[in-house]
Amino acid sequence: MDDRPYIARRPKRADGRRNYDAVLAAARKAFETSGADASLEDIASQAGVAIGTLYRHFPTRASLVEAATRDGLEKLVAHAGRLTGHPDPLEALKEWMREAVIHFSTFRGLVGILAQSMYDEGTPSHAMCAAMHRSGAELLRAAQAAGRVRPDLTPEELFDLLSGAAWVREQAASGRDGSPRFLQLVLEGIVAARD
Amino acid sequence: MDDRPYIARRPKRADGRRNYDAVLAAARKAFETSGADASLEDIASQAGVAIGTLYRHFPTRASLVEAATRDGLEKLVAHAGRLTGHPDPLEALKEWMREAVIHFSTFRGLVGILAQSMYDEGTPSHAMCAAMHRSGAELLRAAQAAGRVRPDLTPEELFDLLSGAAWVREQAASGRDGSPRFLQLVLEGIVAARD
DNA sequence: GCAACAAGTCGAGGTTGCCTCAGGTTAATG
DNA sequence: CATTAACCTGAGGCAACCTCGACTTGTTGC
Repeated sequence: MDDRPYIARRPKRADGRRNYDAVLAAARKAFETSGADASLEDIASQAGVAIGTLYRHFPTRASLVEAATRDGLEKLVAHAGRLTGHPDPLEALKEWMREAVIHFSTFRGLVGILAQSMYDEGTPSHAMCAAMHRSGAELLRAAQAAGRVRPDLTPEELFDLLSGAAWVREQAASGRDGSPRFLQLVLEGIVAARD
Repeated sequence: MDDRPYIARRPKRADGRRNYDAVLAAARKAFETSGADASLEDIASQAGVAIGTLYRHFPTRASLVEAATRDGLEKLVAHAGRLTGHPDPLEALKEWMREAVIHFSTFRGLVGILAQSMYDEGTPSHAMCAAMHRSGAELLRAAQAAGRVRPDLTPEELFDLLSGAAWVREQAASGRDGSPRFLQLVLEGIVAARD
């Protein structure tokens, strides 16, 4: 047992916390500019810390990515919470989806990791992904209950569409970002046919 | 000038051709199982060839990927040629899109490379991508001319949707493959509204 | 046949990034 | 202020990338 994924935790000791924070900040910056496969040694040295220290706090790349994206995804889940019970459930779903695409493509390579984590429990990001899944499914269900979205669309399919859009956004790094239009096309495609 | 991308060519000498073919075969197998970032040294040794020989024929990873996928994409373009003038242009477009998704996701990492090559001329795969772009655009135009596909859809957007589907298929490696349903949703989303 | 040469082959080695671990340091605690 | 668990460090083994100079061989023209 206990093959649970390692989830990074902010240390209790002052020096540990300092370094943990420094590494996390450096990692965010590096991921932003170099993608999820940024050099960990660069991150460590940017943080002014030896490589062993980075590995102490974040024993795997996945755990570092998870820690670096935790806040953003928590925000996304919270946003979904605020949107439940919205008077226009389709508009709520749309708004959340737009938000989700942005968070999923925070840096190059993230969508792939999240898509993986969605259905793989042995992954640091799995818990957060599962929470997002619940949030999204709830908003979808509401929009469907109101007859605004085709009833045969499953949450899994919704996340595939979302991931596709995020992936397109990722690729956009330099040049045209097709994701807004992608999402628009998808959204117009999944609304329930007017009777 | 002459910063044109290097395109691998089958050598004239017998020994060169033998090794070129062996490397290519090993590369196809390796990409299939390990994705586009398979180890080049493994490929070389699988092919029974020194690493330097691999680099002689394929000086960059991109050139090897291009050579390994050239046939498949040529077939795709040819298929489009056969489909032009099809009596049902929407059905033709659909069939080609299904085919395209499969070719784009021949191995993990390929879609990303192709999406990159689509608009970056300094890339070995650019020529082939441009050809595909023309093929797809032609089929799209025909379907639109027949009033079967929403007229505001551009070829670039079509390729974004296609790439998204292929990416979803790539991720499917082990487990559910959401791409057929993805494509179905997209297709139902882009057909022109019946009047 | 065979000389000459362009084309091809080889693999050691420099470089970078990953990750581990043994040994030294230090913040918290009572 | 002694104790100790938590923390820090960086050398080093490993794998993959890619280059380059020395060597070998297929091809061509005579």
